[in-house]
Amino acid sequence: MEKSKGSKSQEGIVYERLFDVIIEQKLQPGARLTEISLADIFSVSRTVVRRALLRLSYEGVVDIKPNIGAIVTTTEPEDVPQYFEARRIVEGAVIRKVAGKLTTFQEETLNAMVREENRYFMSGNRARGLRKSIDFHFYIADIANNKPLAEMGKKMIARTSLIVAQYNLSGSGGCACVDHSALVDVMVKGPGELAESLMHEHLQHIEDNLYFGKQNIETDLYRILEVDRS
Amino acid sequence: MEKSKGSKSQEGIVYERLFDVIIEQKLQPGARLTEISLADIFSVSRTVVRRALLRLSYEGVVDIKPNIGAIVTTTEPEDVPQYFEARRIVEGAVIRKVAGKLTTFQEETLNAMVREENRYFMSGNRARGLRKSIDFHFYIADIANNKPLAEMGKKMIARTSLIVAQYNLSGSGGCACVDHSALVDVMVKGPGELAESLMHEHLQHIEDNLYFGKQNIETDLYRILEVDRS
DNA sequence: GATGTTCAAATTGTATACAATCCAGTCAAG
DNA sequence: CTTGACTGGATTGTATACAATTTGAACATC
Repeated sequence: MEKSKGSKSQEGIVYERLFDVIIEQKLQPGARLTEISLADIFSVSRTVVRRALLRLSYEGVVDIKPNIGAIVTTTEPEDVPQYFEARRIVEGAVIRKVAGKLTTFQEETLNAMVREENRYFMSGNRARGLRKSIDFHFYIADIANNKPLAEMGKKMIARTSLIVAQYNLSGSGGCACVDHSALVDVMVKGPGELAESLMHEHLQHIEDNLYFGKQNIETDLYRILEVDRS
Repeated sequence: MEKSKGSKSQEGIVYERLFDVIIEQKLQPGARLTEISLADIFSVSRTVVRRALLRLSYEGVVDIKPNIGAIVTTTEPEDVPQYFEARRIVEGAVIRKVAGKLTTFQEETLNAMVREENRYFMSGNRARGLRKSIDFHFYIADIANNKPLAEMGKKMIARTSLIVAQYNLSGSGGCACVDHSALVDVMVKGPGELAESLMHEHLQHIEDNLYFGKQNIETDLYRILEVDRS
């Protein structure tokens, strides 16, 4: 989850690129990730790809089955509530901790993020909007000033985003911008308890909007990964 | 953290053995874990050892520095509060969730664990007592019926236990058995809020008993790992 | 004596060869 | 037509060789 760290290493490049692509829903849950293809695409050895996949599997966004291979994590409908509950607990604690204690810089940063997210969605760039929406939550986790808590938060944010990718067909990607705006407000003013309950509502809202129908998953691994990061 | 899974694989064996040894404080924080030595001891290739170490590093009990190697995780004194805070949040949520909902089987299991733990400490078997004390907390995490939450809980339990190993010289290993007994009581009777605050107190008590002095760390890797598991 | 430099040993990082396993398509039997 | 076994191709699992890096000690220099 520590994106900045190890960015230069080969493994880090593969990891980040895959993480982004998955988070931006360019690779749907269930998409197969074969080691050779990835080694080919990134021009590294299987060893490096393997480590990157392993790391992604610890983050929960990739599922590795022995002798079968790696796929983007899929979630059974009956397991969905667990992940949202866990996220509510962690992210609720996070926002309760930071509410009323924002620096002006942090406040402005958050507002800028909301605006940027909004702009992307308005202009139809769903992938980027999604990314910003997740970064918004990531940023909140970071300012809680508790490394393990932030790590857990990011992990659950990523995991539930993956669930949204699998079960939410509407374009919003789960997060309503107006919600984010309100979250910033209450984070600035406090109190923590109110911020927490608003976050709970926000996440509950996302969960309630999931649609558990069937949908086809398809992927052109080479095409998706070879294009530059716009 | 899923000990049952992958127990048969070579990697699983190395992982579990190392995890146990670290948790039972037979390997102090800071102890070096060189790949070749471990490959030698377990009669597997470096590849397998590497994966096991990688997994342990994701769990937070081992720290891998690039081009340097792996050591049992050490924690700076100023970072200690973070980990305990994170553990209180997660384990508090866990116990609040299970309080008042125990099956009689679970209740009896927990009571048996407390007795067993007590017996080990009384008979002077500190390592086993420690193990049971941690297993007690692990078990609570499991019955919360939320996989990601249990995983986070176990991770923080292991991590703080490592901190205790580093900074607590008293024999208790941090957990007082009487505390555990009281925890079972409140888990049986509820309500969740009371159970949570008791857990908070319990963990606060452990944290308050840490001693941040200096102490020498030493290890005989071969000796510690080659002896059978009593 | 303190400090800086060089070099060798040890250790980790990476790539690749080979073994083990799984999967899909073929074909034959019922 | 369905079912079952079999085989070839593809993919992952493991071991190992070699490259890159770090560390520590010996030595020279100030």
